[in-house]
Amino acid sequence: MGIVRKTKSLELVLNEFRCEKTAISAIELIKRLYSKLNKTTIYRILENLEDDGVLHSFLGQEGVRWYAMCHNCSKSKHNDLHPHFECVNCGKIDCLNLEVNIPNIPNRKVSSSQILIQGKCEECYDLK
Amino acid sequence: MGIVRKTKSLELVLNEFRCEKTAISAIELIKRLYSKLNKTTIYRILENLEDDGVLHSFLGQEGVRWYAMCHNCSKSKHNDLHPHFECVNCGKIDCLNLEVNIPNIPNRKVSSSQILIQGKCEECYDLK
DNA sequence: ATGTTATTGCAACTTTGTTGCAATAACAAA
DNA sequence: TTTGTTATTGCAACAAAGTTGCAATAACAT
Ligand SMILES: [Zn+2]
Ligand SMILES: [Zn+2]
Ligand SMILES: [Zn+2]
Ligand SMILES: [Zn+2]
Repeated sequence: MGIVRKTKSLELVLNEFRCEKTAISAIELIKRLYSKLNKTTIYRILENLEDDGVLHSFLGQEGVRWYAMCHNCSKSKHNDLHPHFECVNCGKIDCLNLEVNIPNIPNRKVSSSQILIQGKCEECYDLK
Repeated sequence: MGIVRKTKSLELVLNEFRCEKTAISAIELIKRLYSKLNKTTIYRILENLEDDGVLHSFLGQEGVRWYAMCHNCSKSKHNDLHPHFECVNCGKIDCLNLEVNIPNIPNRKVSSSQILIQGKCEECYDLK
């Protein structure tokens, strides 16, 4: 349905994304805002922000949903076809600004794709 | 832990995969074998078969786990790094025998990746 | 200041999957 | 074939992530 009113709850959720360059899982948001917001509210705000093209979401390795800021998206079109990178060391997930080429497949019509890459992130790469 | 004993339950689960070229979700298996096997048993057999390199698993779009037969895997090494294709029309998922090149990413070490492609499958491609 | 309705919190529920434990079934050895 | 060991199973209860219905509250247009 999208966001209609500017509420305190909305600001609290948006603030978490403003302070953060990486993606945030719904679960993590619920933990962080535990004392201030009900989890139902959080799920609903996330859904609305995604509808509006402010956030995009995807599944991490464990099957829980993560959210990250969109860059060139709007209510009508989402352009978030980039891959995501999950660090096996620290658990952070971030958006990768790169194109992965999906080859044509005979007799099939590809409409979208999700790519989740695992490995060590920039911060964890150097450590030991 | 892997499979140790050849049981009736094991045969029932394996049979589902023998009759099927595509992947099967755990949920679908539980429905199909409802009258014969407890869901706990099914989850445990799937886990053992995956340990043994007989099946491999991955998450579908909705976040539920799917299983498919392995081809060149064993207890010690899994080679199932191929992408999976989920039909937006009929819901089937199958393994794609093709390589998708993940480019190198500066300052990160890539260890694995999951690719889920959506579109219309071979059967649904022709229909209207 | 008031009225409309979007938003919120709460409790209850759903779905997918896991755990502990006692009963049962495989199967190796006698 | 019988017996003993232990892997496997079913059941019930639990757990985590997310959803739904509904009444109370808060935004905000007038
Ligand atoms: Zn890291
Ligand atoms: Zn992203
Ligand atoms: Zn199809
Ligand atoms: Zn596969």
